[in-house]
Amino acid sequence: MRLATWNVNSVKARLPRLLEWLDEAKPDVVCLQEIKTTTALFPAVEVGELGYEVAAHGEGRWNGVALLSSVGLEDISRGFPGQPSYAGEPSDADGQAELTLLDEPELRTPEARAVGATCGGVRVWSLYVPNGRTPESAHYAYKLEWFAALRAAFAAELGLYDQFAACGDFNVAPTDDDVWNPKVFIGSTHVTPPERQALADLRALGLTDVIPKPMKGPHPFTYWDYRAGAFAKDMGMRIDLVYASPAVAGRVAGAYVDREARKGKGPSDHAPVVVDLD
DNA sequence: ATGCCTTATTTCATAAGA
Repeated sequence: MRLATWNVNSVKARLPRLLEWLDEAKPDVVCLQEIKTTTALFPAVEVGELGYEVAAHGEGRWNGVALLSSVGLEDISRGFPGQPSYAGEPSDADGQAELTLLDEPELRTPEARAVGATCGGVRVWSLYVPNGRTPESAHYAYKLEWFAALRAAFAAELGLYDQFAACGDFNVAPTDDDVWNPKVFIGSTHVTPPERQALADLRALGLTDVIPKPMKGPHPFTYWDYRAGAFAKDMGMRIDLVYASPAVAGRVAGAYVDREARKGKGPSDHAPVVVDLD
């Protein structure tokens, strides 16, 4: 079984490249992030013509995740129990849009950042972890809260499923080796100890970080900024991860970052991570 | 060995990404 995860940065803008990539890489299960469209407007017909069933979970302009599977798609979960949500406040006089966590969870607006399903005997999740923006912002606190709730939800899931894989854009680089220059990221999100601890807390559930092989260079980066020729200079980060249960980790026959998908005209800023399971 | 930001929407400006 070939399992893949890819932050496509708009499934509409990326559709030609997505279809081309599916046809070429032939994954059985695909986790997509940042589909940036609604559940109803996901291009299920086009993807379906390639043999995939679709579980989309979208909200519109931002976020949105999806699962594609050619090996079955059952028991779909949109979001997870205890998932924190956000409610926005209007922009202030400086034009700074400021969002605050509301005390009353029922008043918060949910975000489409997680979809799970059972595909070919494996419980698979496509995740888009909040960015956090800056360590001082409410978005960062939200990110950590989101991770904590995810951990609790996964603890419950792991009691039900031996074959389990959580894949997606985790928006955290697990180690300094996972960013092109650690000095540049001092004081930034994605590398802070609490964020890395949140990943460690997930691994403490028994999950293994399936580290892919880079197709080129020493680092299996999965994201390169669009600006300043970052991809050409390999100024990247490894933030798209596959966290596998022992039963799935034991089946890993290979894993790689498909950096070819980051080249050429109109790419996403992320590359797919592909994992082959025996 | 690759191309110097991109996306969707509140569209000719803004918010967000990481």
